[in-house]
Formats: sequence, C-alpha cells, structure tokens
Amino acid sequence: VDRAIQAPHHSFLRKIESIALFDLSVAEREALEALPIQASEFAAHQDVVVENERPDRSFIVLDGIAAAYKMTETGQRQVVAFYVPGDVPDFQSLHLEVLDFSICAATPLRVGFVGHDAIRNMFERHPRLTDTFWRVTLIEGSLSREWMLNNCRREAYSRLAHLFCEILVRMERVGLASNHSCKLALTQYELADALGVTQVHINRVLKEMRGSGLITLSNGHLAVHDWPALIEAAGFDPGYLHLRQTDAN
Amino acid sequence: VDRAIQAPHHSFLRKIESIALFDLSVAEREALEALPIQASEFAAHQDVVVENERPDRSFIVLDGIAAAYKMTETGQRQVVAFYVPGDVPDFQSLHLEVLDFSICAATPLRVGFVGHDAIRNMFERHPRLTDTFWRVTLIEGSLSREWMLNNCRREAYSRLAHLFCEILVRMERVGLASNHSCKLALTQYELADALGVTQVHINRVLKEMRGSGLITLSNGHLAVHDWPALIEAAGFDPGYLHLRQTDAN
DNA sequence: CGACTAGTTGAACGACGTCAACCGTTGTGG
DNA sequence: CCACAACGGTTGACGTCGTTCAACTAGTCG
Repeated sequence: VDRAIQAPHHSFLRKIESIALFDLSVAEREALEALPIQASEFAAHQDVVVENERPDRSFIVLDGIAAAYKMTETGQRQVVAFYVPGDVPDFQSLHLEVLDFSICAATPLRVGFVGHDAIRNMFERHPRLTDTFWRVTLIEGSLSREWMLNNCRREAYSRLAHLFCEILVRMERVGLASNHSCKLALTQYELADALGVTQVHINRVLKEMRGSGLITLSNGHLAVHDWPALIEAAGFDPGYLHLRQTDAN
Repeated sequence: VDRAIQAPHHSFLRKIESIALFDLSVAEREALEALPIQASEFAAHQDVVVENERPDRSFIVLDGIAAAYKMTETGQRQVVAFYVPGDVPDFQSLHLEVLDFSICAATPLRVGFVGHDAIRNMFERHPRLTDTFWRVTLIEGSLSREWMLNNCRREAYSRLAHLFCEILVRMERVGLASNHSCKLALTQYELADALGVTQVHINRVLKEMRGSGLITLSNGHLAVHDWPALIEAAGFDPGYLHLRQTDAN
C-alpha cells in the first residue's frame, strides 16, 4: 500500500491507542493501518452523510472538523457532536442500519471512507479490537452526556468555555494542539448550533471572553491565553473523556 | 433456578428481542434468562450507583424508573437519561471502568444486579448477543442525541410533550403501557431536571397541557387523551428509537 | 400533630432571542 | 478589473421565555 495513503491513519491510530486498555500488538497496529481507505474532500457546510441513509461504509476524519447534527421539524438545527481527526463519526452505522443524524463538514474536511466489510473483517481477525471500538462508542456516549449537562445547565459563557476546553484536550490527544492552541476554523454559527444559542449571542459571549483575555479565536485559530481561568469558567473536568493518563494539565 | 427470580427477566427479554437483528435461538434466550440476578429495592431518590465508582456488576431495571444524572460544580442537576423496565442503565461499566454519571431511583425502584463476569461469560458462549448489546448501547446514544435536540431547540411545552411520547413508546415496547397510558410516578422535580428547566416552570407547562386536554398526570399515572395532538406538539418522530416495527402508531 | 415532601401560584427579574442595520473579506462574472 | 453578491462577523434596541423568590395548600409519615 502506498505511503501517501497510509500517513492519514496517524491520528486515527493515536486515538485508538489512547483508548485501548492494552498495548496494541504489531499485528493489530498493522491491521488498523492496512484498512483500505478512500480519501475524499468536503467543503465547509457540505454534508457527508445525511439522516435516514443506510451507509455501507464509515469514515475516519483525517483533517478538519466534522459536525453531527439534527433538525427539528421547524428547521432548527442542533449540532450534537464535533469530530476531530482520528474520530469515526458514523461508526455506529456498522450496527444500526439507518442513520439517525446527519454529518457535515464544519470546516473544510478531509475524510477516509472505510467499507463496513473491511471493518468486520478486521474485528474477526483481531477480536480485542472489537472491545476497543466498543469503548470508543461508549466514550462518545459519555461526551454526549457531558454536552447535555453543559448545554442545559450552564450559562452561555461557561458553555463556550467548556467546548473550547474539550476540543483542545481532544486535539492534544491526537497531537494537533500545543500550548493550548490549535487550528479551529469553526464559524460562530456552528458554535451557536452546538451550544443551543444563537449566533448573535455567541458573538457577544466571544467578545466578552476575548475582553477578559481568556482566548482569541480568529483566522481559524484558537489560542487560550489563560488555561486555568478557562477551565474555571467552564467548570471543566476531563474525567468524562476517559483519557488513560491525564493529558489535561 | 427459582421461578420467582426468573419472572423479572420478562421486560428485559422483550427489550433484547426487540433490538436483536435476528430471532433469538432457544439457547440464547435461555442464556439471558439464566443470568443470575440479585434483586434489590430502592426508595425514590436513592442512588443506585454514583459517579466515579468502578462497579463490577451492572443492573437491569425490573420495576419503576431509574434516572442517570450529572451535577455541575455549582450543584445544578441534569438528568441525562431515564431507564424503564428492561433497560440496563450502567451496562457500559462493562467496558469503561469508571462511571461518568450517577444513577438514582426516579420512582420507587426494583432492580436486578448481574455480575460483569456472568455477562462476559454469556457473550463468550453466545457471540451474536455481543452485537445485540452493542446495538443497545448505540441506541442509547441515539436517544441521547434526540434529547439534546429536544432540550436545546424546543420550548418547554414541546419538550415535555416529547418526553411523554418517548416514555410511552418505550413502555409499550416492554408491554407496560396500553391506550397511551402507563404508570409514571415521576415528580415535577425529576421532569424539570431532565428537561433543563425549573420545577416551577414544569408546573406551569403541565397545567397548560392539562388545560388543553392533552394529558393528565396524577397519582403516579400518565394518561394521554389526545395522542396525535401530543405528537404534534412534541414534533415527535420515533425513528431515533430504532424500533424494528412501528410500535408508535 | 408537627415536619417533610410535592404541588400551585403570583410578581419581578434576567439571560438570551429577534430584528435589523452595518462592516469587511472573498470570489466571481460581466 | 471593477461590481456586486454572498458570507461571516459586529452591534444596538427591544421582546420574551423561563427563572427566582416567596407564599400558601394538600397529602403523608413517624
């Protein structure tokens, strides 16, 4: 297999390794790297898969951020999850035929599609990986619960701070953040849709947060200037991310 | 094994059967029924397990309703899921050592504890059940996403209506509801904590809903008088429950 | 029978939404 | 190469859904 195609597995491997309860064997690592992926690009706001589809493949985020969202009958949009490189947003389609949410490119996005049969094949040969991927889906459930707490019980300012904390920790885990700063080309609309507020309000909160010297978010880049203060404002406790070691210093 | 102890598996079996993609073999059904459970009772508001514990067993809800909840550092409570008979609220503790939320009795509650080793044992002997339980956890994720949409993007009236719809469908699935009515001894506080509003506001919304002749909720019993209107008010679409056949008429 | 829990209701307040105008950047086509 | 539309961001004025605080009722239990 071509090196240029293998490289993208980097953050994916890193993520799986960080979630497995054991050290991956050489064979297991190779199996993950050997997953045949078909790379594909999406412009911001393009849908990758939409609700009610029945995909026969899943995809790994290679670069950029994907957003899972649902709409009410009245056309209100709620982002229910963000996916950073290494994540597999529609992994569940392996077991649930019809997709109950849509996934779009929240920023310009590069993904790698992987056929379900290839995944099933890998699980058969490497049963320990099955448990690891089960863990992956369970951890996503944990994120979902924390989002619920965040969106329903904290005020907008804390909510936004919390989201920034989470994204940074997740980016750090796959080696895409350093010094509490990372690429983050989300628009205020996406942030608003994720946090259950309006874009106008995100704008105001962002202004306030900038004003307090906590962060800057511009040119598609997030920089945290006062990490302890951000954590404090967010009430952020990384336990729900189920990291193996404390990456969240 | 004693009949009196086997009976409780009823709604559990019904739920698993409704989620499996195949018809359970006799052996599989027997394996599920043979799971050794230790029955236990909890008064309303008592915790069954709390955040950060590392349980070596899970439990099946036998009677009553359990609530999964999380708290903010400031003491705000958010219920992130309700569990009806047949559900296994902390099933994930099988793969995630430390629990990221607490589970309490939302009503008087009867549960059956099952050791993790017994479950692992069952999975080894009946591999097809592994996939089915994976489906169970994935469907819970789907519920969680719908709750997010509900709590973040609908007004309180619709939210409550939606919750009632969901609970009724889930109760029907395990044979505990008929005529769009079922036992439901939740207090206004629990409803409020689940929907991200205050108890006072739930009270007002409930009054309005009663006034419109949609439902009555009293004496621990929910009765829907106008199911179509309730669905309409909720914007309820049962797709996210991933039912096999349309129980939600 | 007092104490506790659950529910009910009113009045004042506040966080966030709505509406609307305006600015800067980008990219595209005449 | 300019014009202009499209998009993202910014800001003000005002409206509202839900909160907060508080008082009061009814049922229940020891």
